[in-house]
Parts: sequence; structure tokens; C-alpha cells
Amino acid sequence: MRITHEADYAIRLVYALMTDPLPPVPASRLSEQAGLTIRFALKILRKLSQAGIVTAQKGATGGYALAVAPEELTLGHVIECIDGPIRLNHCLADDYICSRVTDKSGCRFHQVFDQLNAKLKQELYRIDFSNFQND
Amino acid sequence: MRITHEADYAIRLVYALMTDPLPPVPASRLSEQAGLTIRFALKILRKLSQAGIVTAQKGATGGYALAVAPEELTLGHVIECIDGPIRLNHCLADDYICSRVTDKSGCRFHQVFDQLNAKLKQELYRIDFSNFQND
DNA sequence: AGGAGGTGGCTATTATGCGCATCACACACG
DNA sequence: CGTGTGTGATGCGCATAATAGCCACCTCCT
Repeated sequence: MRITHEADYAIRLVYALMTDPLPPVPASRLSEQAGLTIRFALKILRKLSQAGIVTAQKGATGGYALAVAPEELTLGHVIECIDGPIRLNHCLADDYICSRVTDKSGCRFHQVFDQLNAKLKQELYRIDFSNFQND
Repeated sequence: MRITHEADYAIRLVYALMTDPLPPVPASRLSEQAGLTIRFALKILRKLSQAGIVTAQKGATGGYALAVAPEELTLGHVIECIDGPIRLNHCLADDYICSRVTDKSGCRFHQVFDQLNAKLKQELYRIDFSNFQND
């Protein structure tokens, strides 16, 4: 029922990236801002890069930059990029076979969790990073 | 971002308890209904018992019974009883000290997660077991 | 050449799922 | 009234997986 530390760090890294006046920002500066080791930051930034959320520039003057506008980027994007799909219950996974299933829409509990999950997801995808721009 | 298997099982156990026509129900029958081993079921039932959600009766004709009416018991009760407090982010814990804190209400991210968390909790405490009574 | 990120693997810690052994209790039956 | 049997209570322990974080080496750009 919790996002991982990694996802939390990812959010901080995106925030640090967004508020930095001089992109591209090297991982060292980002990790300092976000308060984690550079090694771990690199791992997280790689995931963000693969997901197309940030761009990475190698080389002497390289670093990271946001690939999408803050108002286009939501908490949901970042969290699912790091933690994988948001699922309140494991029974919401695609390949889960419920022993209590009665019809194709699954058991009543499944349906309830499915609805709740959709709501949570919707909320997370509603909160974009422009909300945090002036903090 | 997921409830544990244990909490999921707990929900199934409560459901089995609720739909059983002859309380008190021994753990053996409940575990069979809910599809888990009796040992694990006992551990979960103990937690439910300590939380006052079910009553346990020792002895030859003993077993478990619901201590509260189904319409008074919600998914939130059962989940928090097993998994502990619902927290979308670890920074919502009471003893967490945020490095980014700016005032007593915490950083902007904290505030957002706090609100989301409250919403989720509210939803989970809105869904009581009478919804599942006739399934 | 040197400073940047990319990749994969590695370790330590914690959470999770579940089992085992033993004790405590309540009823039933002799 | 005592003892046996079936029930739950308790605590220990372990196997597996997830998580958090680190390291070494490679690639790429300037």
C-alpha cells in the first residue's frame, strides 16, 4: 500500500531537474539536491530516461533534462515508470487467476479493488508537476 | 502500492465467516473456504481477534464468529488491522523527518500524498461487508 | 584524455508467506 | 470429578522475494 523509496526519490529528482536553472544537469548535482547517493540516482535516472521522461546527454558537458513539459508530467507517470503498474491488490494483475471467480468480470472483491484502483490511478495522473514549480 | 496477500486472505476469511451458516466456525473450515493453509489462517485470525473484529471460542465446539455486524465492518478495518496504517508514501509516517520540509505542514509532495492517502482511506472505510453478503 | 552517462551484477536488509512445536483452554464422556 | 480430545494462542524459525544501495567496467561525447 506504499510507493517505494525509489519512486519517491524519482519524484524528487524530477523536481530537482525542473527547478534547476541550467540544464543539462549532471547526476551529481541532482543527487545532491534530492538527497541520495549518485549511484542510486543514476539507476533511477536511467529508468526515467528509458521511459522518455528525461533525456540524457553524455559527454563532458552532459547531464539530464526534462523531456516533457512539467504540466504534461504527472505523479502517476513517474511512479508507474519506477514501480511498475499501480495495483492495490495482486489480483488485479493481468495473469492472475482467481479461485473465487464467478464470471468474466471476476469476484466481487476483485471488482471493488478494480474500481478503487482506477480511482487512485486517475488521481495520480491528475497531479502534474506544474503544481510544484514555485516551491 | 499493494495490499499484502495476508490482508487479501483476511478479507476472504471474513467473507467465509460471514457466509457460514453455523458459527462458531473452526479455523479448519474457514481455511478450506478461503483457500489457504490452516497455519496461516490461524495467524491471520489471531490478528483479527486481537483487533476485535472476530471472537474466538476455545474448546471442542469452538471456532470463530464475527464480532461486528457486516455493515459495520469495512475493507479499511480489515486491511489496517493486518497491514498496519494505510500510507501511500513512507513520508506519511508519524516519525518521519523530511529533509525537504519547509513548514509544519511538510513539503508540497507530502501534502499531496497526505490528501490522496486520506481519500483512499475514506474509500476503503466506505466499503462494508454487507456489499458482499449475497455473492 | 577526461568527464559524463550506460550496463550489469553484487550485497545487505527487510518484508512476506508459511511451517513447527508447544501451551492453554473448554467441553464431553466415562 | 478427572481425563481425553478437539479447539485456539503463542512464539520461534525459516525460505523466498522485494527493496535499497553500491561497485566495477564500459561507452560515448566534447
